Order: sequence, then C-alpha cells, then structure tokens
Amino acid sequence: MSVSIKILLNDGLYLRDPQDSELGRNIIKHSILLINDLGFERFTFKKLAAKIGSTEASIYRYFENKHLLLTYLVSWYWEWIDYLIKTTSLNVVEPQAKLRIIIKAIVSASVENPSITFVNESKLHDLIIAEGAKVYHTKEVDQENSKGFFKNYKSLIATISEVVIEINPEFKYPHAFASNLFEMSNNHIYFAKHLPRLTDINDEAHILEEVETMLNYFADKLLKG
Amino acid sequence: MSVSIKILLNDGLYLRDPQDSELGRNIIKHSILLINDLGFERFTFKKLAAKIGSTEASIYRYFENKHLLLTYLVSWYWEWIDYLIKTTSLNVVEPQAKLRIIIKAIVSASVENPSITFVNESKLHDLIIAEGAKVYHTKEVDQENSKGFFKNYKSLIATISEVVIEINPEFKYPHAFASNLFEMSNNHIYFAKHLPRLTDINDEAHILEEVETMLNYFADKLLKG
DNA sequence: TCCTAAATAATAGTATTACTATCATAAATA
DNA sequence: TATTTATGATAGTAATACTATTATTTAGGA
Repeated sequence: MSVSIKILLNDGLYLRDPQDSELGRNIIKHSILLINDLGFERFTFKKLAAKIGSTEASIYRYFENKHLLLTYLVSWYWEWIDYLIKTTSLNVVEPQAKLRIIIKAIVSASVENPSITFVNESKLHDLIIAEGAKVYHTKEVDQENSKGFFKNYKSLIATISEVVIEINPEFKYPHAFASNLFEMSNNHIYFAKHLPRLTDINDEAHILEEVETMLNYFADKLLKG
Repeated sequence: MSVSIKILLNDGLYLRDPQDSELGRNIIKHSILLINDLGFERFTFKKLAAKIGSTEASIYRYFENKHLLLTYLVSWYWEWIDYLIKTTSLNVVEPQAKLRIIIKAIVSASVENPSITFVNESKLHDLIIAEGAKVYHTKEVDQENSKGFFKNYKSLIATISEVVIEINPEFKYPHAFASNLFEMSNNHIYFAKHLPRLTDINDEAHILEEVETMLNYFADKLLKG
C-alpha cells in the first residue's frame, strides 16, 4: 500500500485521473515544461507524446483536448495556492499579517510541495503567468463554469476576501480586491519581463520582491479604514 | 479627392493597409463581429472570407495571420481610447476630474467615432474584454515588442500615468496603476458576466456603471496623499 | 502462478487549419 | 488605351486535432 497525497480536482477536467499512473504523472510533469517552452498555441499532444515516449492516442485517454489539460494545470495551481495560504496562515491571528502571507504566496509561489515530486511548482507558476488567463477566456466559459471547472479559483478568491473583510469590514469590493491581487501579480511579473513600460518594476533581478512590495503598498492604501 | 480620417497604426502589423480599400475595411469590420461570435480560437480567415464574399488568399494579402489581425484590432482600440481621453479631457484642468474621464472612457468605450463608420467601437470593446490579453501572451512577445507592436498600449499607459502623477506626485507606481486600471476594467466586466464570484459587481443590468464606480473608489483610496 | 482485465503502444485514417502558389479577370491609374 | 495593381478562383501542402483498430504489455485477483 502506498500513501500518496493527491490534489483533488474536478473530475470533469480529465477522462482518466492522471495522478493515478506513471503515464498520467508524466503527462502533468512534461506538459508544464513543454507548454512553458513552446507556448500554449504551439504545444500539441503529439509533441508531448514524443517527449515522454508515448503516443498521441494515449494522452487523449487522459484529457479530451489540450485546453482541458491547461485548465487542469491551472486548477492545480489555484488549489495549491489556496492550500498554501491556509496552512501558512493557520497560526497567524492578525489579518494584516495574513494578507502579507497571502501576497507572498501569490507572488512567489516558491514553496515546493515535497509530497508531489512530479510537479515543479515554480515552472507551474511561470505557466500561470504566461498562459493562465486563457483558461477562462473562451467561448465555452459559461458551459465550463456550470460544470465547476473554475471552482478552485473561486475558493481561492473566497479565502482571500475573508481576510480582506477581517481587515476592513467596510471595504466594498473584497472579491474584486482578491481577484485583482492575483491577476495583478501575474500581469506585473509578466510586464516586468516583457513589457516594462506597462509597470514600474524595473529591477529585472528582483522582480518577485518588487511585485510583492508593490502589492503590499496597494493593499495598505486600499484597505486602511 | 476624399478626406478621410485614418487611425495611424504600426505598419508592421499588416501587409497592405486595410483602411485604404473596401475589402480591407470589410476585413476590419467583419473580423470584429466574427471574432466576437466565434471566439478567437474558432475564428479563421476562411470563415471571414465566406462572410464578406471574398477568399482566404485575398485576406492573407492584408494580414500575415490571424494573430496579427487581432493585434491590429487591439492596437486600434488602444489608439482610439488614447485619442478619446486626450480630446475629452482637453479643457479639464483638475487632474482628479481628468482621471474620472479616463475611467469612464476605459469602462464604457461607448463613444463611437463618427468619422469611421466601418468600426463598431462597442463591439470592439467586447472583443478587447474577451480576447485582448491574448495579443501579448505569446512566445513572440519580445520579438513583436521590438517591432513596436505594443506602442499604442504604452502610449495609453503613459497618458494615464501622467494624470496619476499630477494627482499624487508621491505615488510610487503610476504605470502599474494605469495598466491595472485598464486590465481591471476588462476583467471585471468579463467576470460580472461569466464568473461573478470573482468580483463584487452583481447588478447584471448595470455592469459598466458599477465597474466605473468601483474603479473610482479604488483610485480615490490609492491616490489620496 | 496463472488468468483476465485494463492500460498502453503502434498504426492508420479523417476533417480542418494555416498557410502558399498560380493564373485569370476586373478595376484603377497613367 | 495600355498597363499596373488588386481581387477572385482554384489547387495544393504540411500540420493540427482528433478517432478507430488491433496488438502487446502490465497489474491485480483467484
């Protein structure tokens, strides 16, 4: 009997649970790397199969198409950040301190999950920054939403907005604040690297630290009573 | 001789200037409508050609590929909003009032350009909300950036950040504030329609007004000295 | 340990997409 | 009117996004 920790994701995202087999775990592991290398548009199941020494048809037994694979990976990330926030802020009482922990988790996403070796959390973070928004910017968004494909994002936002309300119960937009925190973090890490005129982060060597400082600055200004 | 106002965009975006011919203007007009209808992934030049009674090959004489066509349309929007902001805030002295005008322009984008009849600005706004971010989330971003394809976005952000600095010269992140204003507007209009748990906008009938109110609320809190 | 079911590999095939090329014709311009 | 130039009509190709079939390997249960 093997004790393994599983990330629980909506089972509509896959045809066969990729966490349960070597091939499935290889699909997760190498799709993160390959999408980062090629970009989502150029990424194909055929190329992924070649990389892991399998076949296109085998990958199709796990995921209906590459869009659902991306949704699976992004959901994994949402779930992981939510879990990370909950465990690292467990013993923290002050909501302001909790928010700082949340911001650090969102920006850095640097903590690796030691019990899941086939996911490189840092590379997954890179993938989210570059491709994450494509998951819900499709014509199928309402249909997929009704199947619960974005539940992990909603849970994460709910977790964050509870802390926001703790800090300032008068603040009118806790959910918008929370989702903006997440989107803004991803955007400005990306802008700093590729379109620096759209941000004020200019120290290429310390992008994550600077984005973290910026988000704390925004949060402090927005949430003070 | 015909006097016509042209939107000036980077000429690397197209092979032949679509504003100069009936077919070109039809490509612009109907691509906005068709991308909105199908979503960018399902949109093809073949389908567009069928819709305007032309051929795939003819459209390829104007745009190298559909990604550059999308970039052209998004650049058009950036340029139009920048122009709109500049003209409508021309006689306004107070920077706070200017920012309100900017926020209204970004959120509503409702003003139609009377001199350009082949672009439905409101539909173009819908396209930006759903597909806009795909323009720079590609592997080619650095190469395209060096060709100046995102100059219109940068100009728009520069215009806004100047006003931000006027309001509060101490504010540390004027560019990030400006780009976030733009991205946040698009995101929350989208969230309100498709993923309401990610925002606090709940009145489906008055999304634009509520997003405008929210952005003003954020701006006031962030920029007060 | 053998048996059986399930998973995977190997291979082939299809419709669509994303183009490129060629040639005829229509329209604009000199 | 001659001649560029733009467009249309048509054909063709490599890659993508799948589906189907059969053979082989692997894993778990009796």
